[in-house]
Amino acid sequence: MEKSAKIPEHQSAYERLRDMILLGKFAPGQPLTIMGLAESLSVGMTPIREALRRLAAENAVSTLGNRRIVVPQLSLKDIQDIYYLRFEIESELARRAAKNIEKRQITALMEIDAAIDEALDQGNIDAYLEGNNRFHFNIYDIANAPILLHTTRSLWVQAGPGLRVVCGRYGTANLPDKHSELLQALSVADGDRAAHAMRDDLRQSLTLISAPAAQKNMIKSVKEPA
Amino acid sequence: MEKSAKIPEHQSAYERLRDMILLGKFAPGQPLTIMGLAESLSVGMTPIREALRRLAAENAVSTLGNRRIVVPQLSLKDIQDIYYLRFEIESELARRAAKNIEKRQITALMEIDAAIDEALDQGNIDAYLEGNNRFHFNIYDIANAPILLHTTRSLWVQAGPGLRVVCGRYGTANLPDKHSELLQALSVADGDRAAHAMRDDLRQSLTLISAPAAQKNMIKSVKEPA
DNA sequence: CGGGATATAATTTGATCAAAAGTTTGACAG
DNA sequence: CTGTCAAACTTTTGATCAAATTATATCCCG
Repeated sequence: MEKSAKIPEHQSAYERLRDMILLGKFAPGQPLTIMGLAESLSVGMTPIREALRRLAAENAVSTLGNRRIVVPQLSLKDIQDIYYLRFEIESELARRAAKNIEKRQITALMEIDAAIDEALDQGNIDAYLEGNNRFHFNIYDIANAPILLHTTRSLWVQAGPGLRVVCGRYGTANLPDKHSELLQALSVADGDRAAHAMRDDLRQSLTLISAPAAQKNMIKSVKEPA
Repeated sequence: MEKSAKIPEHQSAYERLRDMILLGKFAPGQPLTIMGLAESLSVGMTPIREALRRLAAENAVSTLGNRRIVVPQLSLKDIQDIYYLRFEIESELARRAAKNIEKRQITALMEIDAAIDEALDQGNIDAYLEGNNRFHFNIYDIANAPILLHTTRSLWVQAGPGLRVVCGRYGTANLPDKHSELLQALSVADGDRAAHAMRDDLRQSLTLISAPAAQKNMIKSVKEPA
């Protein structure tokens, strides 16, 4: 039963770095040094290198012409493009999920949604983000569309830091939960309605991120790690 | 003028492997060994590793649970999903390009298109594929949308081998050039029309790829390299 | 047919080399 | 005499390689 020994270090390094980016642990524009990361994650530099290449291929970090690697600093236009793609792809995923979903899976989603509501009440941003992530990707897994899923993952990593900044800016009070409409659509297997609800949910995020205050903040806030 | 010393080996390895995949040098399902590739490309295994991680992040190769890396073997459904995304994204890129494009760039595109026609006449598949690639990405560059461009690149690498197989199957005679309508739309800056023309061009590809004969071929043709 | 030995290949580490950023020093102009 | 700019040097960091380790798959024997 020891499958813990089976996951390669470069993969766990990838996952840890990805999560750190998603959780806004790095400031946009901040340089990431291979040796520094190797030290702070307590692994050799080879796994870090590979994790960074993978992240670079997903646009989660960008490699400057000289050999520096930084967390990208997205323009408002970039963010709008990310959300344009997310509208298209994730609504389609919701549509397909509606056709595949089973009762058991709906109750699981409702449990996740309850946890999200609790996180919102408590103002727990980490728990909210993590729950939101699980909620969405649970649905996307059900859609059973590997290509769309893969592209969506990449877009989430790119969009992640921005969402984080918004939460830090406004707190969780202004993050209305648009999931109930989505859950209802899924439970009656109404694909079009699910797709529409998904769009609404995402539009909400984009609206918050695009707000001038957030935009100003996104450029140069977020504290640096040690 | 020795800029050859400036490009890192892992990047040139990435480009070479990517091109080899795009040109169908590997059979779908064929295992790729790091040591073997290092030997055949005459570089150490570290650059190969990093190139493969990058390709894996783009779905250009897939890492099996055990530590094997293979060229993915796409199902028809996967191919349809790739083209679904390409329809959406590349038509949007064409729409945006129509708004930015300048006369000079249109004449450049016409030159590329002429080269494509010549390649078609000669039945030169390599030249056709290369010209087609240049034609499309010239347009996409003009659209000036880094996020969309990046996602599109990833989709091309995933779809590349399939297109190759089609060409081998039918030859170039049945690859009608849908580019003239697109060029006209671009030259009059008609975004909607350009988007529509782009969709038609892509639909053409999908139709050929989806044809039963091609599908049968895609699964297990293409000769193995040494 | 199943289990263990063997071989093959991936993973990881540490070392070495090269390149880029940062820093200091020196010279020249105001 | 002082301030600023530039060139050279130091330090930091990235890139590559070779060797040791570990996991996986194959093969052979019971």
